Amino acid sequence: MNVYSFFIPLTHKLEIMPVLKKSEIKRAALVKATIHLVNNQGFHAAPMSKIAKMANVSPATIYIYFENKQDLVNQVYKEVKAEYMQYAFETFNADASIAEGFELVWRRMAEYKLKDIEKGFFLSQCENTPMIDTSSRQDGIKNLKPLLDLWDRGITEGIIKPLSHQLLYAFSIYPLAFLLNAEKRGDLKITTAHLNEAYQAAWASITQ
Amino acid sequence: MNVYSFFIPLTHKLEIMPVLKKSEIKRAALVKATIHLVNNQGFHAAPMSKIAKMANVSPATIYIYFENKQDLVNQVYKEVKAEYMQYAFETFNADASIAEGFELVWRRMAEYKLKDIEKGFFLSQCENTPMIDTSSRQDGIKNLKPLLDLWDRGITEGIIKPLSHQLLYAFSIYPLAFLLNAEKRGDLKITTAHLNEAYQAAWASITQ
DNA sequence: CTGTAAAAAATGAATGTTTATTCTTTTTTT
DNA sequence: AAAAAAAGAATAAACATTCATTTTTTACAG
Repeated sequence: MNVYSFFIPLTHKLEIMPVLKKSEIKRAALVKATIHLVNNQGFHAAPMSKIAKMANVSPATIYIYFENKQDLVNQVYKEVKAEYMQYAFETFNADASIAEGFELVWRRMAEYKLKDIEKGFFLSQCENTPMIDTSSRQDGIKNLKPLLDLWDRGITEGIIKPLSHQLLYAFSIYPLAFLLNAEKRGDLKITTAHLNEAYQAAWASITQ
Repeated sequence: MNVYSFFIPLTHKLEIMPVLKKSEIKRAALVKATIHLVNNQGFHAAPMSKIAKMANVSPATIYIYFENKQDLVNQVYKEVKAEYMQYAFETFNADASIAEGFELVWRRMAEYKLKDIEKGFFLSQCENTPMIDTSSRQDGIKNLKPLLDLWDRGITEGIIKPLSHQLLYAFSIYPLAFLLNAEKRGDLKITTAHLNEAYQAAWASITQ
């Protein structure tokens, strides 16, 4: 329920709402504030009032852009995940060799997470929390398809070990999250050398 | 501040308190309830009142055993982590070969997480949350020493890749957490075959 | 072993905050 | 001037924690 309810008859709401123009600047500020607060205090300490204050907005304004807190967090998750996937596969070429294709995607993923640690860390925060709906999570996974296809092709060609996608992901992609978290905590400064070593390890773990 | 404060002069408190007997049954019930609730709803939806109800205890009773919520969560984390490490290294033998030693520890870790998914999942929930103090986290890591020593020996012997502990951990141990989470979500049923494949991948990723 | 009084543990209800969300009004945009 | 966006203040529920009592356990004198 939001402010439009009082002006627009219920039957027209659905068709009219998408036409409404809203200031996307405030929305972006809210998204950014949400990411930052969740990262530094966790979901349990990112109240709407703080998010509003950090975005220089009244708490009430949040409800113009988002239905409620659950919706806010899930929308932010979906947007960041989509951006991440978009970046990872932007330079992807399905005709490249398995080795080339995998290295390209792997490095783009690493690059994204390193260039925007806030967003990368936010995504790993979301990975295990029940705050994110199952549907949002599935929504985020579906963009992974080109990589899964690549793996399947690699398995057929005898280059990649015949493992489930889950296992391949767990050993070649998931470790990046650990390194990122270590960096965020200050336990590690990821260098180019580290990244090359990590790539070697990832490739070694999934190839015959 | 707790109930003893009114009966015991401040100067005697520290020496006298450890002698006090308390019913460890209630405390254990609280620990179990905390793990269960945090696992299924996240930290943000595990209020003291619910924890108390699930442990069949009054909310006030929690404060006899724990200082506050932060303390409760951190104590639970430290206990579970200690139990996990104890289990992982129980059969460890520093004289075994690198390969044998690593496989033993790796399988014990996997075994622990699989035999008690609730606790295993709780630990991964804690891995990224700011609810856990830095000191609690360091406390949990220090038990990992035998594995780190094994790696160092393996590096000297030219068996293990000369990588930082962080990288070795990220690729050989951390993936287990992903598989566990997938199992908890119902996306995967971990079989003995999976486990063997996972072990091979772990070993491949860190060896020359 | 038993009765008893002090200590400790446990409780339900109370407290004061914090929270998400909504209401009413004002400001900005169209 | 109408519609939309934004705001601050209001609301009601949820929360962590404490308070005032009651119940249980402990220690030990007889």
